[in-house]
Amino acid sequence: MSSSKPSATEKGPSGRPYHHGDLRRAILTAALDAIAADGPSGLSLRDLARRAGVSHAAPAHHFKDRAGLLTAIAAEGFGLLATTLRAATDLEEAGVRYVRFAREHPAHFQVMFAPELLRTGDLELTTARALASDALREAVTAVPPEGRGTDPRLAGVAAWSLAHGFATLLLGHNLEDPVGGQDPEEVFRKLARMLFRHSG
Amino acid sequence: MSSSKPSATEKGPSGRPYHHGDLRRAILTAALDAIAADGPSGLSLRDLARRAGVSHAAPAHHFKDRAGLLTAIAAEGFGLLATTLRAATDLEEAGVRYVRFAREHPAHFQVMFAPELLRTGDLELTTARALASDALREAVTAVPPEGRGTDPRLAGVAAWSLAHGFATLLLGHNLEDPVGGQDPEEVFRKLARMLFRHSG
DNA sequence: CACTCAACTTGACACTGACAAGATTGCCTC
DNA sequence: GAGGCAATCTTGTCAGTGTCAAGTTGAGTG
Repeated sequence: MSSSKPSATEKGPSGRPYHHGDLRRAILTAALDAIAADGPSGLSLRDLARRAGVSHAAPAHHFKDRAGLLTAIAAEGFGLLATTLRAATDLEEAGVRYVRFAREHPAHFQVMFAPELLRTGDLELTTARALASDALREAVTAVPPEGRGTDPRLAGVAAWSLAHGFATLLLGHNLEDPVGGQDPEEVFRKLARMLFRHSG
Repeated sequence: MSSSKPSATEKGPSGRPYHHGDLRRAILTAALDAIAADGPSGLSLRDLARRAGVSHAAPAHHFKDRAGLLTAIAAEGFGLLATTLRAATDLEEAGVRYVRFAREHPAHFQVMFAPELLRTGDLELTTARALASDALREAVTAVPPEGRGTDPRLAGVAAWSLAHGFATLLLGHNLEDPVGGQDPEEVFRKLARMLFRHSG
């Protein structure tokens, strides 16, 4: 496992190569695993270091802080969300993709909306968030406002609130009974159609 | 200085080094303050003890754990939410009250929906949650389904998702621009009317 | 080869949650 | 009123954590 890059990283006595090779990514994925399991609060940098097989202070070099690590995760999440949303054709599809993103990347999603854990002023984070925000706004304008004179900003807030609330409640296991055995995406589609009735 | 509140080191009869009087409530309110300021993750039992003027292990007697404290907060929150929702006349009003609750009790709200921080099997918590859930269900049935044959369970999920998402985004300061200077409750009323159009 | 610099380690400090055992006090009973 | 009991709170301690400072390694560059 550690011999994937034999020539560069192999070390003799201690068995631990000094240069991990891709420690940043290793710690990120380990963190995503841990967060998906126990939430962002239970995260331990030292535990991540142990999982990656490095010393306890190694993560600090790539992400300065605990907040730095979480900020990097949030930024990555907003980036992923932006590309996902940009591929949506209409607003309903954007909402479905929003919910799907939350289910497929629960760790990212949780961290993205936990402001007190993040370095909110971080440049990488704010730009990624702006990208996602733009993608959402674009999806809102793509919905045909035929026959319904709703303020597009209001429509955006409505769509975002519905998708965000549904996704959040889903991740928190608060929607067990009502959803039953149905596919969550299909359930959300029905909710979205309740919001934006195509004038029927 | 020791007339009404003698120093903590004082062990005179008028002081209260022991038997704080209402330590449980004091720690709860201190915790709510701290959570509203820094989120549940930054909570420190020792800091709460310091604020209450007791020793570092005092909280453990009332709430066994950190999880125990947060569970008590969540249970209290669900209780408050239940009484608030029960006073709603229709579903829109229930949603407005839901959002208002989140804004007036942000600490409660955050903790209520942070399952990984709670003792999910706790009896007090589950009963309080059931109360709130019943109140919501009742509000859903109170909406006149005239002309709209939507499944009531689906309508409940829709209303809950919209209110929960709006409240969550609001608390996370993600709705600054769109809402502008408008009253959040009024904005939500518009969203709710988008969902449950009263056929004009 | 010497230099440089990023990646990583070692060591230390203050802080935290949790547990155990002791101290104090209100209250209940006689 | 005296004695005892149980709840309440304290003190002491331990392992674990985040973060900083300083040292070590190794790979690339001139």
